[in-house]
Amino acid sequence: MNEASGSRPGGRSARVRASVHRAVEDLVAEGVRIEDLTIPVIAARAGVHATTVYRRWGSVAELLASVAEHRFTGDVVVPDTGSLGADLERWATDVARDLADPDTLALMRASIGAGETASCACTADRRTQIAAVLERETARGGDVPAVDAVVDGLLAPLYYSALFVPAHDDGPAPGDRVRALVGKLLGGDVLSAQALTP
Amino acid sequence: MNEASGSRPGGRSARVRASVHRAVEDLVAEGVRIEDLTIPVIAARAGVHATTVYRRWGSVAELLASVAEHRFTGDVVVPDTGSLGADLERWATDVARDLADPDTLALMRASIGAGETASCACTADRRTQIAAVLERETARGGDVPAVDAVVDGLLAPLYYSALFVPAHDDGPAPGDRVRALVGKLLGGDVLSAQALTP
DNA sequence: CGCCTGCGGCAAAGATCGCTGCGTTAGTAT
DNA sequence: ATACTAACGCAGCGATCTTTGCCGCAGGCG
Repeated sequence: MNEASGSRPGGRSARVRASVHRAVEDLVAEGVRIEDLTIPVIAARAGVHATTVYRRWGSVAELLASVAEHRFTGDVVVPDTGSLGADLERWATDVARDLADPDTLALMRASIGAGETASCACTADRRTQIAAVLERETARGGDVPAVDAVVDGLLAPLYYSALFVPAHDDGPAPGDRVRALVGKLLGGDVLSAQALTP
Repeated sequence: MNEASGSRPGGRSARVRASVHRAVEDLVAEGVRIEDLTIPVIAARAGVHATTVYRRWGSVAELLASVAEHRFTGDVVVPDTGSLGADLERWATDVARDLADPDTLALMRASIGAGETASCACTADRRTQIAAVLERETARGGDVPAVDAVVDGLLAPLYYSALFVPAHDDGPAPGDRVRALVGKLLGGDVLSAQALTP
């Protein structure tokens, strides 16, 4: 969002931030456990002095929140296929593909383990993406379910599967699963979906 | 599951294990942050020497996984109210109440952060509980949705909310939310729900 | 009843972490 | 171009964690 935030967004600060973020992603991707993911380790990998990391982020939890926020925002382009169903299907497919990446999943696990702030950073942008899709359909003149209904019907199952279902493939192929979820979400009359979360 | 595992399950070992587990639950319940939840602290609270904890569990992550495993299995009695809707509603309410507990949530966060194995341990028992509820309804002669459909429609939204929605109260009251989810799950014709996850 | 072994208690050493004061570098403004 | 200052590097300190070797107790077994 505001990569250039701070009172001095000049080259070096941005470089350091990028370097540290990259280091965190790499270390998590390499399977370093949360308790071993310490600031000196991160700083060493980033080629930055540990003091800098302590001063800028303070703790591993905040750093993970920062990384998660940047990792999980703005990387999905909201599609515009012309129909709500197709838009949702495409968007959910992108989300599912993202969650299928082991590195992404590892980062999310770490963020969830780091606390509520970092955890919420993983999904904050998803809601705005959903809202954008729904708003587009509204502009077309169609009825849309509530954002929370889409979260319950699409996002929650995808995240749940990613986190709690063992890696071995279960049931439907990824594409079929998304299709089925969207169909179920939109199949029920839209009114009840709207009334679900007042 | 096997509380008395190990080559010498005699009184003292079991006592120590129970004491340490209890200490972890208490500390987490008191709001001690994960990063402050260190082995010496746990050992002191449990009235056990830190060396013992290091030797038996090795790390905080493994200890938390162990606690979570015992915490998330077998503590929910599957209800039998006479109708599928009421059974599911009651069961889901129990689950939601459990997830609303800060200690339980903290334990789950830690387990998720610990990796896939510990993570799956949090929900493994839920599936069997759902299966039991559905089987009971089948014995009554009613049509039931697939277990995966119930997971998607009930369990996933509840877990998602617990993990990714900030603590501040959102939308509906806990009871209403569960009721709405169950209604939506059973409201759509059961056939489509069954076809969702073949 | 007495031996035996696994397991916990204990203390000390070693390692690591997180923090603080100060000098230096590199953006930024005039 | 020069001065200013925010941000980084550096070194060292104190505290805490983690490990290790040894001893003693208690629970199982003949």
